[in-house]
Amino acid sequence: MEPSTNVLDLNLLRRSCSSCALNELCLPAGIGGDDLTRLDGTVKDKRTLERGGVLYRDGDPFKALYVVRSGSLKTFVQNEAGDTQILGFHLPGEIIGFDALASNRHASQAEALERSSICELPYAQLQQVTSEVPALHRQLMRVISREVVEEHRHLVMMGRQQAQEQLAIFLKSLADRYERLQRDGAALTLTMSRYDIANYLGLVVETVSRLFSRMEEMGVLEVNRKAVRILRPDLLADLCRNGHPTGSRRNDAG
Amino acid sequence: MEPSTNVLDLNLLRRSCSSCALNELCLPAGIGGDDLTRLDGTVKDKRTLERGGVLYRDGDPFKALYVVRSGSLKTFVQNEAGDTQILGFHLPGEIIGFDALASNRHASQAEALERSSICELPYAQLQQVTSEVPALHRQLMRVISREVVEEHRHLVMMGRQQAQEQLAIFLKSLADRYERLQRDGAALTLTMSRYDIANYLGLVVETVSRLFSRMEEMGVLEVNRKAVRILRPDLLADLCRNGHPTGSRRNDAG
DNA sequence: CGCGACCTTGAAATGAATCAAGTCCCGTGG
DNA sequence: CCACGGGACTTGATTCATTTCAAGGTCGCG
Repeated sequence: MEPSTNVLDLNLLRRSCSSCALNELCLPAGIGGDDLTRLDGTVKDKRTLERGGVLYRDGDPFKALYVVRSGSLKTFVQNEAGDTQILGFHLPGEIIGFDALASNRHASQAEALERSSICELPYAQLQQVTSEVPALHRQLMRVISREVVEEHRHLVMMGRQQAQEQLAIFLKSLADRYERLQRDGAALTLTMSRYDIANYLGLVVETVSRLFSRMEEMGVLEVNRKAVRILRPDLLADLCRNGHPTGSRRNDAG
Repeated sequence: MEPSTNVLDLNLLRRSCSSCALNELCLPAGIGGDDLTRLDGTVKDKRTLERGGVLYRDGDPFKALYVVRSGSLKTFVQNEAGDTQILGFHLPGEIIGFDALASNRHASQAEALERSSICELPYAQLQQVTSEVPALHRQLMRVISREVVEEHRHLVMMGRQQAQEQLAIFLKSLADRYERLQRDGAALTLTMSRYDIANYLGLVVETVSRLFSRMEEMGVLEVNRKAVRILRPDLLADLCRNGHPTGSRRNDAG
């Protein structure tokens, strides 16, 4: 995140949905001006979280859906024993909190990875508006569906046998998301820790660390702590398919 | 699946949503009699698929959501190279096809694991009804949300370091789902192949096969081809937490 | 009755986890 | 402003679970 972004945020915070830079990515996509104004009225408040700040916890009553406006968050579940599984990393324009719709309680925790600002969409009001604006209803469904598709990508990534493939796919998909945000997809800022990345992929830290080193040696990346530059997108794309050049056995379900 | 079930299916097929044995699990849960009749009118047809039959393919235009009425299906994605990742196995009462809402095209393939019957909910009509019946709208959202939560379970399972833990969790969750269907949760019928299970968990067949053998040796299971009996649910629950008795290092994200 | 898909089992190879140091960086407090 | 401390990260050596390779067995079906 460039320092300039933080400065701009102050202005962004004062804007409404209709003028939000994210409105193509966020809920309102494809909704007309009049309806947009009504949606804007339901956005309760636009709060900020510091790094490590918790947006909601597992078990919290469901009050709202949340749109990441700037910064980034992680969502994760934890079992009784404290074992954690990270479910996702969330960039601006992404909506989180859907898991609470099922039971009216959140089934995961959301935590800021850096100073982030969030739009809160109180569900009661959202429901009111969606019932009045059918287009918004359809749009909301579409957004949840996107969430489902996104999780499929996570599953595909985790299903890979080679750790290097997994990390390559992770970086590639992060780059893709950057570009959708009009950011430079080659210059990634990994706001999450190496532990987070490892957990997200089902690996241990040491493996992730070694893979970054290896990919740097191969000339694919330039790694500088949290700053990762993709030097050879073509090679990275290759790694997404093959852990190493030689064709490898796949586990194609019968 | 006991043979008796197949006989009963013929009767089930003639029934409507309001009298369906699954209506507690399926979409209509919590909807009143009058509204139920209207929903029933939108169920276009109740088709059957043979083993291996395809309900929808990746890229197919989105026409409907589908409720599994009897039997079982798998959903999966395939990349250009033919690598497969199984996303889920679906039992009666479960609704599939949500991934198509985002782009109006299916983003996965659904295939029957045995002779199965399916309720088709054409989306155009469903939209009509949900706009008239707010309760159904809320219910539909709740069902999609359940799908999201379900996928989180899949991710948690895949994130485990020990293959034995993964398989144990898989069997445990299958047993739980059986019980929700009023079936004997100790007597599982694995309609999917060992290849499918392996792929679902991100393992290779041989590993899964060995794990079944090992769990049988341990006295946890009785394995007889597709029929698996859980002899010691307590031990199975232990295995869900620990690959082996000794406490093991976890990867708890920082 | 034999073929083929599915499954199991064994032996060997290997990639990731584990164990163990050591370094770097950043925030804190002197 | 610098020293200190602790968490995050990296790297090396070793262990070990799972994959890979190979072969044989079983079952259902033509």
